[in-house]
Amino acid sequence: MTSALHSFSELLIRKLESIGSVSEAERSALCRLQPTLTCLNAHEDLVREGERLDSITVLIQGYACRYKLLADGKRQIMAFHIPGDILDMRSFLLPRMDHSIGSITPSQLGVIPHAALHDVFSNQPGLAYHFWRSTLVDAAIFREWMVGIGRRLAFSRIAHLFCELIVRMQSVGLCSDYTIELPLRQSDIADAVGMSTVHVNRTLQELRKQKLIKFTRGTLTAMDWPRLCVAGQFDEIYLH
Amino acid sequence: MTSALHSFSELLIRKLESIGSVSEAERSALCRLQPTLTCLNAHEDLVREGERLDSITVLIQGYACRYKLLADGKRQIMAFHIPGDILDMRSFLLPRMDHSIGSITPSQLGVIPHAALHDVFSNQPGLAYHFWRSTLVDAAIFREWMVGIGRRLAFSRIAHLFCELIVRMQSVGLCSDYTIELPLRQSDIADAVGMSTVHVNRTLQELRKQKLIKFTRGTLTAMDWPRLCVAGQFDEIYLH
DNA sequence: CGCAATATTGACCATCATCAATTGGCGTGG
DNA sequence: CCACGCCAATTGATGATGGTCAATATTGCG
Repeated sequence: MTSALHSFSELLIRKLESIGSVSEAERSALCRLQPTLTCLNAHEDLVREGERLDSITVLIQGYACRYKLLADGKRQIMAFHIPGDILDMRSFLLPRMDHSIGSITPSQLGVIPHAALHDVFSNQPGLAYHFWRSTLVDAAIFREWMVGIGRRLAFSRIAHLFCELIVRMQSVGLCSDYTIELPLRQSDIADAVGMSTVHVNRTLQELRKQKLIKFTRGTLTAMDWPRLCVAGQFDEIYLH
Repeated sequence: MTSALHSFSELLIRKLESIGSVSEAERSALCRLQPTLTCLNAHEDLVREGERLDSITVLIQGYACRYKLLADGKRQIMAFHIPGDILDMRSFLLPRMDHSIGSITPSQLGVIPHAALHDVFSNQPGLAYHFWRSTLVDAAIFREWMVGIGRRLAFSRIAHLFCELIVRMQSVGLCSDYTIELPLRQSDIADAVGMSTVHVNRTLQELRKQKLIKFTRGTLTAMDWPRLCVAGQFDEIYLH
């Protein structure tokens, strides 16, 4: 419990610091936040479209995703989230969720009531800017996904997704040797890149055949990072 | 000039009010902002990917769009902007643009230096929340586009785009009788929905044949709004 | 009137979706 | 330890959606 609490503020600070410099006062204000810890099983929803929330959530451990369901049952995943990510900052300022958030793996979450956040922000107005900034980085990721879905071929799309996840996991220390835990089903990937599961399968085979990746049993390795980046037309500037 | 200045704060207030209630003090703080007015011809860039800015821009008149260019020359438009939209709030908190913004029609812009904005926010911290909120609505629009590009057929995608534009134009009083000025080329639409120009052309013909829209000479009319919404699977909740 | 940009059309083809069946991995209960 | 069942991955076959290329028509505009 204590170690989880420790990693909560540590993760959050690391996250905010990766996109702007956090002052000592801000840092200690963050440390005084007392999150409620929660767990989620794999494939459980944290929030559903249409709901109202009175707290924000930081992902401490595990993978989560944002998605929308269409009337015909199709799903579009719009983002994957990794430890340190703030999951529903939107709810702090807009009452009603316009999409759902669910876990992918068993996850641990830290929950902070809006009210507590308001307090921190009024004492440390600079902190609000940091959180705002993180929502802008999220938006940049959405835009980059749009480019991928709209204008890249299957091969490139999946390569790009893998590049993004590796870089983001690096930034929170969860990647070594271009290897990350990535327990996604092929259907999850399909819903993220806007393709069918079958075609994801074939494209993965092609990526493997070209010795760009290893991807089995929930572990992804970029075997040739430079060539993977080229294949995915990946340029990490957008990540901050 | 005066009338433009008038409409500047009026537009901005209307914009912010459409997503949250603006107090009297905030309103008058906004009115004291002195924007520099600028004009842009059609198809000119306001900012390019990689640039740094020291001011934000509000679109007063005309259409603009955000886009990225790929190495192979393909373009993905990620958003259209209409009068009242804040074009590059991102630059206020993140130094470097990760995409470009260009005009579509001849446009009029109001420019506010970051410094001035900082001042206003420190006097009226609530205003920062309003601007933040507007960036969150932008992100919601990105997400909805992703769903369209990833999971909807051509017909539905274009219908959805038209629905969105009509509703947004309504909210700033630029739509009557489901008719808006929309001087987009078919290739602009193609770059926005992730299709080829040829296929946009054929899909538009289909939309016309089904009596859902009229779209000629830069004017779009939804001839059967309910059916157009159904065709586009359009649910305007995400817009706020 | 004539040029340039945009829209339209036709023919052909690539990418990717769909459907259906099979295989493989893995945990559970007997 | 094996059989069963479930879920995910894989494969094959077929076809639809939408891309590409190239020619022609139309429109806007100086």
